Amino acid sequence: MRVSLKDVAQRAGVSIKTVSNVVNNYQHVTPVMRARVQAAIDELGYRPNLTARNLRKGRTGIIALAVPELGNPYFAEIAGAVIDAAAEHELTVLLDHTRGEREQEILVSQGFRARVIDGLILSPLELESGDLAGRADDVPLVLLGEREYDLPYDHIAIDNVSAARLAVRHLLGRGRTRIAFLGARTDSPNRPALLRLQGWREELVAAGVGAPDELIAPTGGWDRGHGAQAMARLLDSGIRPDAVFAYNDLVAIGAMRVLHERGLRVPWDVAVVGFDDIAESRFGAVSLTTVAPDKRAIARLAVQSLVSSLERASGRGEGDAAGERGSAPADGRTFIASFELLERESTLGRR
Amino acid sequence: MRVSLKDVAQRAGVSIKTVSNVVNNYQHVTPVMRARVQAAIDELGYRPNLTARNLRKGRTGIIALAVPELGNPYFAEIAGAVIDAAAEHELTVLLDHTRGEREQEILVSQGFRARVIDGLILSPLELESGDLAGRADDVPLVLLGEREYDLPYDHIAIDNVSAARLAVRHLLGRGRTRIAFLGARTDSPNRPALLRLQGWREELVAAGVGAPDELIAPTGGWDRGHGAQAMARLLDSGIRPDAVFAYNDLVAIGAMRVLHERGLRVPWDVAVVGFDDIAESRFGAVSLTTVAPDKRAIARLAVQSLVSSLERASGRGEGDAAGERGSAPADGRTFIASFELLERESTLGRR
DNA sequence: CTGAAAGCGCTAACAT
DNA sequence: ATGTTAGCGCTTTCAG
Repeated sequence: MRVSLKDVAQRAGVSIKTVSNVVNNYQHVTPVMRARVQAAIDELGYRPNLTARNLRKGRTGIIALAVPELGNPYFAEIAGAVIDAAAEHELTVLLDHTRGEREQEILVSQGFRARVIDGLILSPLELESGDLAGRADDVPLVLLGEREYDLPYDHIAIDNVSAARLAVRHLLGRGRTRIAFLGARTDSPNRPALLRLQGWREELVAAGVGAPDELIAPTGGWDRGHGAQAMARLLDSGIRPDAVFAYNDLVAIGAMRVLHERGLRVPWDVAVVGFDDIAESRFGAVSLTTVAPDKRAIARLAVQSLVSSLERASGRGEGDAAGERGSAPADGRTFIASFELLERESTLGRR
Repeated sequence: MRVSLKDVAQRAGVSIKTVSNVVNNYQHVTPVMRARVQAAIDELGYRPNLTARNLRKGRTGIIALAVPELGNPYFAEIAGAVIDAAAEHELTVLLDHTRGEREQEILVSQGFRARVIDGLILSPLELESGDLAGRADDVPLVLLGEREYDLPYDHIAIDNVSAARLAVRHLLGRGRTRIAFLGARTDSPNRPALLRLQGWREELVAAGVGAPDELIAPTGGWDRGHGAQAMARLLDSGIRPDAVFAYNDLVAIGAMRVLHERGLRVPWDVAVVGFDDIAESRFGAVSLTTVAPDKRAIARLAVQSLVSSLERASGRGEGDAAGERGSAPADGRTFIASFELLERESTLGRR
């Protein structure tokens, strides 16, 4: 924060511009000049002040990612992937978490937490459609998860219904017919929960085995504890499923723990399928079959969406000066990432 | 990025300074004036440009945290705690990960990845003492983990030797005598690995049961896979421990998986203790006894250390202007966070 | 209590 | 190919 361009210029006996040229690797600088300036830079230990550069360029090179909870491995893994994807565009990532609280999500979406950013990736859990309408912030926003907001924001999603149907079909194929769904939450605007439940229902109905409400176990959240609780409640009420499809891996893991405690063997007595493919799922006493969304693709798409919004913004700027550009695509695009079913021990055939 | 102080000032028919005063909640502003300015702010949807403010103040309100890998729940949990601790000081956190690669760690420590930051918290894995010596960056740096660098940087640690001894003592107390150590890595400068091994050895020797080298299982890393591999190798070579103390929970979990595969029952045949207390450890088929470092304290101490460095820096600045301040404490302090042993199923007494 | 003006460090026209 | 100059939007003396 001490030595500036001016100091270097003075030291090297050249103008500020020349130093700037060297720093920015401009083409037209005499090798001699470059060497002289470089020497001054090294001697003085000059480091460009990024804040000043940002102010001038109107860009910071920082994007923010807000997830519900970093303690949730799925989001931690997504965060890691976003950091990598951002690095490829020379962007760094400011991380925030919302605890899945709607108020925090609104705050973040309005930019109250981090305001020095070029763009924002938000993974909402409780955010309602209206919450984004009043958004006054002009930084590009990308939503992670199902499109639920009829607003001009890009969002990255997977086809939750199909994914859930695939999971259930897999269980049906293993001869299971009483397949419980763990992790329903009707009181929440969380779309994935609704869609996975819908997929579960559709597939069961299509197979003609019926989807009784008693097999739907609501949870107060989607952590291991919630899964355990829901599984226990289900069993306590006398329901005896021969398979469980859980909202996510954490819920599935909690459920497996309870099944184990109750002496029900996975997969023999009860088969289990999760969702997310977190690393943890591969290493339990019984490895977990799961629907694996392509997390790296999700991250890549999210960052790319932001980058393209940024380019469009500056493109528009230039366009204004240089004549109509015209065809900048409107926001509100949907990108769908792929998924696959990873079959593991928790759904092996019966002995 | 559009409407600025000037616009608001113009709109409200006041000077720029007055608007600034309102924005910054200055004391001496007439309520009438304040209301008028506030109205203009609202109408225009003014939002202060943080970059400009930062340039002026020489602070960005951003600190960076670099951990080896967010996919590792320990670091993900630490990251979450750091974000919370930082928020209490109105700081946001830029996150980076190094993959535990020394080169990346050096890069980060030099500020090559994120340069718009007020401070940096680095959790090094492979960094060597010398790597920090050439650090030209002037942003405050705090190291997470054992002090291994005789350099003027604060660092936050726990007493790894004592913690390891506590774990081993617990196993000895459960009547175990052939206690393997999983996760030794002599080729790495990673201090915790060395210190935990040392603690293991000290406690065993003190108890008079001996610490034969054959019970020390090196690993190529500290993930679940490494733990599984090491456990398998140990068993394959005919060693039959009655307990395992693992470098961390992930290694322990990998080991438990292999024990399970081999038909060895935890804790009956082999007791297991991990380190870190990641959430995952509580929900396996067999919950894991573990040494739990106070992660929130670690995060809090790290952020506080940074904050105090920042205050000292600006204090010095003021001191220069207002006369000698003198007694700013030197850097290079050590903060020790506490830990506790959480006894769970993996070390229950034998039947 | 409010206004005017300087300048944080840098980049981008525009000149030369 | 290099130098000059004008701000980016804000805070901060210093006057009034």
